[in-house]
Amino acid sequence: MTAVFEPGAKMKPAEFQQEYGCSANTVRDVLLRLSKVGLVEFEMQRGFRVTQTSRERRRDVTQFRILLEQEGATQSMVRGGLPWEAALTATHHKLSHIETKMARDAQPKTYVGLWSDAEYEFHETLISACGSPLLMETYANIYVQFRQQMVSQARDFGEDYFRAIIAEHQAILDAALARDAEACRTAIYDHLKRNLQV
Amino acid sequence: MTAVFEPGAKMKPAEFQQEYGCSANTVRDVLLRLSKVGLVEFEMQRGFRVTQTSRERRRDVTQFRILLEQEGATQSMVRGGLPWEAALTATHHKLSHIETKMARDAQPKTYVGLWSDAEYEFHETLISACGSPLLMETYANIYVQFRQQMVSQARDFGEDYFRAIIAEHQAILDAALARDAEACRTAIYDHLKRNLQV
DNA sequence: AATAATAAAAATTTTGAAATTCCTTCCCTT
DNA sequence: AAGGGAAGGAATTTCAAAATTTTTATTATT
Repeated sequence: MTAVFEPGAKMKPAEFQQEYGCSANTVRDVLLRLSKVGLVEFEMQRGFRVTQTSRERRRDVTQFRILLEQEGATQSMVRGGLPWEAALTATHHKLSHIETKMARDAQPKTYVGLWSDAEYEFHETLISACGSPLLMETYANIYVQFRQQMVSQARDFGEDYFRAIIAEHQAILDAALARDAEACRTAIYDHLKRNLQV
Repeated sequence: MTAVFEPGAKMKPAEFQQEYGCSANTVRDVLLRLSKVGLVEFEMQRGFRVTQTSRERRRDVTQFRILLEQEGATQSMVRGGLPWEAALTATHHKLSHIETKMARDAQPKTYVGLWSDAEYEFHETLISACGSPLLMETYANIYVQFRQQMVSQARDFGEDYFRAIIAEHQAILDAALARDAEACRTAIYDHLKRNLQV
């Protein structure tokens, strides 16, 4: 997710045992678990590889994330009560605070880990009342893959970028609290569409 | 998927090494890979368990399968060409042949493995032109989980059941070939809705 | 020169046992 | 009797090495 390993890079357990201070078998164990999330791909008798990045895959991950988030948000708007609203406004507040800081700060890269966590928390909360553990688990995996695909994309994290992002998150929040399903679907799409052609 | 292990049952690698003629560690390796598909659940330091079945989970799996299949079919109708149509009619023909046989046969349980494969092939082909490897991979996992949830549900596999199933598959095929997205979504929903309340 | 076959090297998988962690039972204290 | 804590047993995880398979390099054949 933080691009310390190159997309497509071979992951040989034996090469990591010194770095991580454990046996090759333990590394293998961990890689099998990472392959569940989709950050790593496993092929029988051929070992592990960091999942490739490509235009097509970025598009696919984005499209799929839109599908899951739209569905999850729509269901949450139907089923979510006051606790959901409270959690959503809370996570949004936290997120927008960080984003505002980052828009003003000249060196926003320091906060990128913090921002990423807060961004996930907001989107996760948005779908948290959908009533489908399966959708939420899948969304969690896709979100991670989304970050993996996008982290290498050198984007201009300038003031304009964050201004846009802030407005988009606000639009999602407003639509969700207003229980306006169509507006929320549109807001989610508008938030992610920039990643469809990159 | 064939209910040889009870839902929720503890899977202790050491207990399988004799039965399968391999070491406990190899069993662990396999269980980790099964957990990716969702047939088995893994918890750190607590080992493996066959995924539980429940009313809620059956509903969740069904709902999620409907979402994926509707989306996949809709996209396939847009993008799929003659090869897709050909594959779809072929897999449907194969499936309906088996189902007709099973409707007439007094002992349909013998063919259940064959039928299950053909059923998957048909549904997989339906979404095969959607252009999203991610959706198709997720669908494959969900389909397996769906079967796992439903196999224990003693259903009346009588003539009426297969007559209904045959008509439902036909309806999906017709709508797909006619590129009628709304009709196809409805047909998919109608095909699976019986599993929403079971 | 291209293809196929062979041999060596490297990587993956499996093994059996040691180390660690978790769970149950029993005993003690309150 | 209830709760807490130690001891023992069972299960999980880790390890280092052996066995297997794949990949690469070399040689032979067409």
